[in-house]
Amino acid sequence: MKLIQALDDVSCCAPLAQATMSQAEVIATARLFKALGDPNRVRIVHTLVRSAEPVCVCDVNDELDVSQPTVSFHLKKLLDAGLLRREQRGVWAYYSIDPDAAARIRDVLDLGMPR
Amino acid sequence: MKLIQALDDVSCCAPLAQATMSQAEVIATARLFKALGDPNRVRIVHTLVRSAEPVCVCDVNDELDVSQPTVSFHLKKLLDAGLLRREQRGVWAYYSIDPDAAARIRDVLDLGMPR
DNA sequence: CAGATACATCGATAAACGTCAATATGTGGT
DNA sequence: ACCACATATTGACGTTTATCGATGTATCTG
Repeated sequence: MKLIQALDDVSCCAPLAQATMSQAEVIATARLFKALGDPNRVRIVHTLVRSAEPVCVCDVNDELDVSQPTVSFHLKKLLDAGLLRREQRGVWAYYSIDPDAAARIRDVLDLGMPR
Repeated sequence: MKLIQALDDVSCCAPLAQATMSQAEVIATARLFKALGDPNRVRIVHTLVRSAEPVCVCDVNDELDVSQPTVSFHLKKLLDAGLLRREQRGVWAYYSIDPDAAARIRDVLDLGMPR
């Protein structure tokens, strides 16, 4: 016991508590954050959150100062991350925030930063 | 008036409400999320959050299954993003969550996803 | 069916990223 | 002053990312 104590004294610190997040959770969390880690995508999400109705791509296009293919690229990223829903109406595609997205992000945060 | 109405009818949707986030806010938000958009960095933040005391690099090193320079690289990223604090104690460097970081992330989320 | 329009996909390109081995820097002990 | 050790920085590398122009796909209209 004393010996162990002595070892602790010369080491930098006590051993850490075991992690409470599985590696799968860690990876999923990082994927979520990564999807939001681009200014254009933050703008898209912010726009969609503030709209009661689904928003058509042409409007997102107007707001983003990048080419139409690039907008498509970002929408797909967010869609793949499970943050958006897509809905076709005639020629137009409408995107909206996935109803659970806000809750999922909050859960992730609560996991990472309790209280 | 009627003419404008007619134009609206053939277009895909009504014009969007104006954005409430400045471009600077959007960029800052994206930088925050980007800093968290990597599994190793999620693990680091999670570890630090769960520790009452600052954690020394050697312990982070043990937890991450990547080389020591890579750990240093990730710590620097988080530090630059303003999420971590660094403290030197003799030979060892101790990292901890920046006290405001959790609040900053929450603010960002509330901006993006009210309620 | 032909043309116009909205959106997605592809191919290319330049920049950023994550990683490691090697090296540098800084600190404490002898 | 020297050595051992903890951490940071550098240089090189393959991979991923954001972007665009060109092209493809699907839908409505005439």
